[in-house]
Amino acid sequence: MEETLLLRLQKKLLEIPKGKVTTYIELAKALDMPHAARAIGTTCGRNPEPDVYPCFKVVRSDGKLGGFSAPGGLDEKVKRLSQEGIEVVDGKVSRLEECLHRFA
DNA sequence: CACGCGGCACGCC
DNA sequence: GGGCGTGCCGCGT
Repeated sequence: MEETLLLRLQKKLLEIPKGKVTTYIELAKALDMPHAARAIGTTCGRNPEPDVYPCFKVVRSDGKLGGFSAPGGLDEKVKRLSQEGIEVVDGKVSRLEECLHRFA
């Protein structure tokens, strides 16, 4: 099955429970590409439907949000994360360790 | 402790 | 088929 990275990424995004986030590294590892975190970011940016696939729930390994190509920009990303109950301060997720979802 | 640069894997032109 | 860009990461200054 030649599923695109985007498709597999979307599946993983849907596995993230509400109120949780994940990092590009975790996704990369979950997709057997532990060194391709950058590609994950690029793919998220190319995500055609960020409302269906919560690419905004993906943050950097250091807790920072990184960026957000969807309409509204980074501010919109912060809003959505806040809606999930995730506290975002100064462009980064506080309590990341508690909100971070890991793909077994 | 904070900032800056290079490298890396993957997608698209 | 080759090259560039990227929502990044890690290490060096």
